[in-house]
Amino acid sequence: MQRTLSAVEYSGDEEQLAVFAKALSHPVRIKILLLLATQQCCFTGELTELIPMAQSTISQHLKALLEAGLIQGEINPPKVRYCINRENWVLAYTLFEHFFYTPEAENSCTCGDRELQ
Amino acid sequence: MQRTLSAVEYSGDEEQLAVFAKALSHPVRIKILLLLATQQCCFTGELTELIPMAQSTISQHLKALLEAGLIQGEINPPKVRYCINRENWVLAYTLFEHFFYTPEAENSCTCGDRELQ
DNA sequence: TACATTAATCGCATATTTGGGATAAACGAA
DNA sequence: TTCGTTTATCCCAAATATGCGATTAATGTA
Repeated sequence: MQRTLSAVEYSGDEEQLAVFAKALSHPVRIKILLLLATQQCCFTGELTELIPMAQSTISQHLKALLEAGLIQGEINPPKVRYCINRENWVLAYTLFEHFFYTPEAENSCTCGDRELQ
Repeated sequence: MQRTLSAVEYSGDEEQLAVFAKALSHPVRIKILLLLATQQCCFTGELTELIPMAQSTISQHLKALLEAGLIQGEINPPKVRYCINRENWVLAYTLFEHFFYTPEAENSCTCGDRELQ
């Protein structure tokens, strides 16, 4: 889309954080990640049995998570085992942590006395 | 959309996390939040001067952040001062932290030896 | 070779997001 | 009252996201 002449500049962290956040922006992807993260180890398309969604839909969400780098997969025909990509998991953790930690957080703000909307 | 007969069930945390993540899923919203979080305190539509986007677009993104609960605003006609909603900020921080912290994280995974894609 | 299993991809419909111009709303100031 | 300032809304266009059925691809097995 981007019809502006002067495009907005983003830092690498800003863009990377947005990518991770977008991957987490759908509850079913949150659920999938939680399953993968807490299951003994890897996981497979048994997700289809745990989540009442079409196989193609689950596959699509897995692809989104794969592209965001939050999971990785091992082809083991005809099955595929997915698991958390620990390296990027830690990266995401770090980015979110730094993002939410703001030194000025303690500065009380006079804003919001009259709540908007 | 959701044409499935048996809808997927999500926990409150899963849904709330997805809502926060969606709010963070666009780099310009990340940038706005960082500006609000690090600026001495509140902020206003000077965002329009800092970010080369149409005023209506900035306003839209602010609305999205407002609806997600990450910011709050104080009407001070004809200006509006926005600032971080600290309460929900902490809630989001907590949710992301718990999400990324997985006890099983240490379990090495044989997955990904043969990288997929 | 023919078949079964598993998962990705395609095609389609619908919904949501994104961006911006134009306009409206709210208010103080002249 | 009429303007000017600031911000939200409305409207439109284009891009993405979401969901699913059908199909394809890859491989082991009978």
